[in-house]
Amino acid sequence: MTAGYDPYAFEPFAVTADLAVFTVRGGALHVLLIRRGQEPYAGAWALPGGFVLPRESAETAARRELAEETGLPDRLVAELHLEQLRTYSEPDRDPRMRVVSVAFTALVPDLPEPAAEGGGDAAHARWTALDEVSELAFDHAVILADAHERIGAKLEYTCLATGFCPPEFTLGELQSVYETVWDTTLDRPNFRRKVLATPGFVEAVPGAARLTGGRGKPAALYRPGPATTLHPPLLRPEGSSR
Amino acid sequence: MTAGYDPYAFEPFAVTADLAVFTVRGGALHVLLIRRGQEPYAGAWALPGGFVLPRESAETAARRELAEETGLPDRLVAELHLEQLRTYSEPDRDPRMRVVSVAFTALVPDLPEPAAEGGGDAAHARWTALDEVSELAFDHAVILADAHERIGAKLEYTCLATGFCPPEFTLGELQSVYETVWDTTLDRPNFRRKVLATPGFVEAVPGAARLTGGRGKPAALYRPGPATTLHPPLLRPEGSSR
DNA sequence: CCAAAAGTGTTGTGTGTACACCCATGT
DNA sequence: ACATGGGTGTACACACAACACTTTTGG
Repeated sequence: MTAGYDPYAFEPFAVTADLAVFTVRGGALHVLLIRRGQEPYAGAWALPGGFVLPRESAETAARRELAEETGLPDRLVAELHLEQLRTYSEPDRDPRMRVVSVAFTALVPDLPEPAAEGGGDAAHARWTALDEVSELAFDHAVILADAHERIGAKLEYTCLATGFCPPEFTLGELQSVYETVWDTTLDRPNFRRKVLATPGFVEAVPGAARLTGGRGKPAALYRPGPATTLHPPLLRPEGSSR
Repeated sequence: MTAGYDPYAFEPFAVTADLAVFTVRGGALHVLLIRRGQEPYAGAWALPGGFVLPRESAETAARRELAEETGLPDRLVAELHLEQLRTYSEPDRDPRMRVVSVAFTALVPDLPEPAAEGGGDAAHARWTALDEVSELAFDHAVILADAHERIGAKLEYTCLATGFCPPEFTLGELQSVYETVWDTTLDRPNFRRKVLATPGFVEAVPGAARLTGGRGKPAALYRPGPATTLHPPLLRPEGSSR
């Protein structure tokens, strides 16, 4: 570091934490967006996020902003696995001042009450299908694209996919998570074997079963297991898009 | 973002860019460290890096600091592939003030003149074998550990390994890069086939050959190819550590 | 002639894929 | 009965690991 740097010598930097929170609803990947109330970009959609406070880490700030701006349940926000995506630091990202943004991604299950109409900013939060996202404020479209690519890659070699599922889920539900994120189809028998062959990926819930599509054989239920990485990885088919 | 935020209302944040630059020398992985001249941690070793200036992106700052603090050739620094590792934002990382650090990693070939004795800070830069690194300033030991893990993983599915090699290299040299970073041994015939079977990973230099260990058959030379990712990946052996 | 390093060939084991088939449930 | 989704079995192709073998150089 350079000698004699004076923290007040330059225009100060602000640091924000922004989040790309994904869920799977009805076979389509959705992202959580909020409608901006103030300038700049008033009325535009943006990723949830906000300024990191003086005594916070970026991750702590991300959790706080997520709870404040969206109606997500406290417990979910507290236990959520946040993955740091990358930091965006181009000088003119924000027209007001110099803002460096640390971006995070998270996966949540499809919630019965989408982004519940809580108090404050929460009313402006909404799940939006990825292909219905149009203009976003700032460089959030770039962040969102990076996040989408990252989670697609992460599904290949981590157990994150269970994060999209409710606490107990069927293998069919888990498979549809992969198919939705990757926009492809997978062979059911082979998917099943691969998942079950990976120790600690999922654990059977003894004796439990649930009907899924109304018809058909009731499916066995599974819980997320202790494993976090996938050996061997679950590779997505190469050229195939559905 | 919260309403009515005043950029000057809080103690300002500073943003730094720090680098973990690796090379392979004599069968051991080395990292570029600089000796700190000022407090805090005066006299301690640290990763090269420094403050991001008001009109710079973090990556631009990383390149500038690398050129300033080390004797690395300008051309190398300009063309170097910088990979953003992650951002470290815990409130008390730096005892002086609130500093958020964007960390980068880079791989460079073994240089004839290690960290050349240029002017200014460059004299304090040195390559250090990873297992001889003791205490580092700030949380740089954590950053270094994260960076080491990251490059190990990156070698599996990207073509970055050629970044450790001179412009023209033998397959034996490339293999020793993998063996050094992973601290393992690989089967030469199989390594060879895998590398050559991946389109665009390396290109043969027609007719060229070079002696390596003094004895033995001269090895054919290769250049880095246009590919950036490895399909299929080059997986490191599981439990094996040499 | 031997040691050392590059390069080629071969073979068995395992993994992934494709697809046929059976099971249980609602209409 | 039949459609729908869950679950099992199997055969083929291919990839990879292991290791034997040839080639070319220096001492």
